[in-house]
Amino acid sequence: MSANNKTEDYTVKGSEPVELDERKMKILTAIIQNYLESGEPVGSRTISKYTDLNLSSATIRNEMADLEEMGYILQPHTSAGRIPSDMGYRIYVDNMMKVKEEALKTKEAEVDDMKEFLIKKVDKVETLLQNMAKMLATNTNYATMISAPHMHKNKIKFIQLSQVEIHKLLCVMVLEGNIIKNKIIEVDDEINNETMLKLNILLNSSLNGLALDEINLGIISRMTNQAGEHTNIVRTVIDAVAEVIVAEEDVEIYTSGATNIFKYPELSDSDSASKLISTFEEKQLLSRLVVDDSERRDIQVYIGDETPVQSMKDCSVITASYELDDGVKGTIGIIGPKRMDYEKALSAITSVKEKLNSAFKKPEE
Amino acid sequence: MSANNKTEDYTVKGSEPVELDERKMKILTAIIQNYLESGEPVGSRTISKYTDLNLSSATIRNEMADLEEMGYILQPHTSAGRIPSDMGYRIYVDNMMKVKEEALKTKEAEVDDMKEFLIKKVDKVETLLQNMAKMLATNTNYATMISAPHMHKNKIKFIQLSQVEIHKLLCVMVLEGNIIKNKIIEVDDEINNETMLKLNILLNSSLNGLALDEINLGIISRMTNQAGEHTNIVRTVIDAVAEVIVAEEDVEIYTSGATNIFKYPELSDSDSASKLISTFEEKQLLSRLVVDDSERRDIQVYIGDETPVQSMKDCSVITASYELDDGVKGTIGIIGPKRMDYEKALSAITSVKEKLNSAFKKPEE
DNA sequence: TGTTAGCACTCCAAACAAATGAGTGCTAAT
DNA sequence: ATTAGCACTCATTTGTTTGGAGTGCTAACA
Repeated sequence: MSANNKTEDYTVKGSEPVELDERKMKILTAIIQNYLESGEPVGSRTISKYTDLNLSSATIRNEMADLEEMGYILQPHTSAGRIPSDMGYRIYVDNMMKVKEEALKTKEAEVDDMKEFLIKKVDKVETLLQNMAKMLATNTNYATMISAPHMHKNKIKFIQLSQVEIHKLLCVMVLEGNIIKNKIIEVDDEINNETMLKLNILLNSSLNGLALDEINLGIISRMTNQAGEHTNIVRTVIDAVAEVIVAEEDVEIYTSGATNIFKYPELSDSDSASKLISTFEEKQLLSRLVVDDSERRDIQVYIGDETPVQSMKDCSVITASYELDDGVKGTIGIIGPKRMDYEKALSAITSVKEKLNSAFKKPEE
Repeated sequence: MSANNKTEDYTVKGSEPVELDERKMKILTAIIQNYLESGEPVGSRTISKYTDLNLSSATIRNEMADLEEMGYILQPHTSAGRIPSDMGYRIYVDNMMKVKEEALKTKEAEVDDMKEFLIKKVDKVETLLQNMAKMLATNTNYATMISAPHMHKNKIKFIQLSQVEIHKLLCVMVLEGNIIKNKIIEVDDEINNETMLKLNILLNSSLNGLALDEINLGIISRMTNQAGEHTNIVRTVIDAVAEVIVAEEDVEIYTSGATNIFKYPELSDSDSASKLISTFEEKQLLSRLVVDDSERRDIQVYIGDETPVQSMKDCSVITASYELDDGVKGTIGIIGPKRMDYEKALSAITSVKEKLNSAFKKPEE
C-alpha cells in the first residue's frame, strides 16, 4: 500500500516490522515531543516551525498523511491536528531507550536529590518502601507502586518460639534482608522452659539458611521425627510458617501519588479516575504488574492496551525490578498518562531501582 | 424578627437555642429526607404531596420562607427548590439521635450481615481493622477509616531479646490485645547466651505489666543499675522501646472505600475529589479525627464546616470510638456527603464499634 | 521529482439567542 | 390561617452563528 518506500537504507535494525524515513522519524518525534508537553493535537504548521528541517507546512502535511496511514499518528477528528497512536509512542520509546541505554550505563543515575538518609535511617522494610514510593511519586508527578520482595525464595535467618501466655506461643521469623514476620500460635499442650529450648534448637538447626520454598516434606518429616513427644507442636509451628508464606503469596504493595492522575485531564474524568484510584486502593489488582517471570527485560514500558492491568488501558506503565538477593525480587512501577515524560520517568525509576538494590545489599559483599 | 412564635408549647427540651413548630419540624424533616434521596433541591409542591400534612404548596411555601429566614434551609438560587443548610442537617441529626438512642440501647445492632468469622479467623490486628474498614465501606457506600488503638496506655505483656547476627539483636514486644511490635537493634558489644538470658529476665521482670507511658526515669535507672556491666545494652534496648512508642505516636490508620465519594456528584469534581482522596492517601491527615479527648460523647457527627479535617468541609463525618482496654481507644470514622443516610451510617458504625469492642475483650472477663 | 503556495473545505468550540419549565413571592379570595 | 392564581425569575436545554485552526488537494515551481 505504501507509495514511496526507498527508505531501506536508513533504518537498519531489522527487528521491528516497520520502515521509517529518517525524516519521518524526525517528524514523528517532533509531534510526540510536542504533544507530551501540550497535551493538545499538534498541527503541521507547528511542526514546520518547531523542527530544524526547514520544511513548509504543506510538506509536513504530506508526511503526516503518510504517518497516519502507517498507523503512527491519528486525528481525533477531521481538521484537527495529530496525536500519537499507541504504536507511535511505542516506536518513540523503543528508539529513545536504544539511545539512552548506553548513556545510562556510563553515568550513574543523576536524580540524586533523593536523600540518602532515607535508607540509613529506616530499619523497617515497609517504611523504606513506602517512603521510596512517595519520593518517586513526588519527583515524577505520576502514581507509583513498589512491591515488597516476594518471599518464597528468601532464606530464613533466624526463627524463635516463645511463650506469651499459657496456651499461646509467639513465633518470630527473621528472613534475609532483616524482614521480620511474626505470628501467634495457639497450642493445646502446656510447655515448660526446657522443652521450649529444645524446640527452638530443633527449629533453628533444621530451618536456618533454608529458603521458604525449600521446606519440603522430607525436611518436615525429619523434624517431626526428632521432635519426639512434641510432634504435634512442631507440626503446628510448621503450619504457622506455611501460613506466613501463603499470606505472603499475594505480595504486599506500597503505593503513592495516586492523586497525581488528577493532574492530567485525560485521566481526571470521574469515571476513569474512580477506576484508577480503586485499583490503587485494592492493591492486589496491582500485583499483575509485579514481575514474576525473570526472563523479562529489566525495565518494561507498557503503552495503553499493552498493560496487564485493565483499568490502566489509557495509561502508560513503566516497571522495573529490584533485587534483594539471588532470585528474590520486587517491582517498582510508575503509572501515568500515555503522554508521560518517558525520559524522566525512566531515569527516575532507574535511580530508585539502584537505590533499592544497594539498600538491600548485604554489607559484607 | 420572626413573625409568629406561638410555638413554645411544642418544643420542650430547652437546651437547643431554637424554636421550631411541630409543623415546621415535619416540613424540615420532609425536605431533608427528600433531599437525602434525590440530591436535588426540593420544591414546595413535592413536599405538599410527599407529607401527610394535607397542606397546599402555597402554605408550604410560606413555611419554607420562614425556615429559610431561620437558617435551616437555603436556595441555591432564586426560583430553585430548597436544600438543607448545615444548621438544618444539625437539628435533623440531633433530633434523630434523640429518638434512636433508646432504640439502639435495647435491640442489639441489626447490621449483622457482617460475617462473624472475620474476627475469629484473623490474628493480626492490622488485618482485622483493615477488613472491618472495608466491610463498613461496602455496607454504607461511604469512605471509612479505622485507627489502630493508640498504644501509650497499653500494657507490655511480654518482651524478648534475641540474637540474630553478631551485632544485631531482635527485640520483640507483645502488648495487651496481642499486638506485636519488633525492632532490630544494633549493638557494639558481643553478647553470650548467658548474658542474653539475664537481660531477658531483667527486661521482663521490670517491664511486664507496665503501660508504655508508665515507663519513667525511676524504672529506667533501676534497670540500668541492675544491668551491671551491660548498662549500655539495656539503655539501647530502652531507647528502642521508646522509639516504638514514638513511632506509634502518629497512629496507624486503615482506610477503605475512598473511591465511594465518586458516587456522589457533589464531591466528584476533580478538585474536591483530588483533595479528599489525597487525605485518605496521606493517612496522617486523618489523625485529627481520632479521639484523644475521652470527654467527648460516644458517637460524634460533624456536619460540613464542623469537621476537624479541612478537606472534608463539604462532607459529613461520623466518628465513634472503640475500646481495647481501660483507656486504650481507637476511632472508627465514616466520611460521606452531607446528604448521607445518617440513620444507616449511625447504625452501621455502632455495629462495627460493638464488633471491635468484643473482638478485643479479653476472653477471661 | 520533491517542495511549496494557495484555496476550498471541514469541523470543533465558543458565543449568543431563544424556548422551556420548575419554582418562587405576592395578592386577593375563602 | 389557608389557598388559588398569576406574574416573575433564572438555571438548563436546544438551536444557530461565527471564528479559526487545520486539513487535503491542486497547480506552480526549483
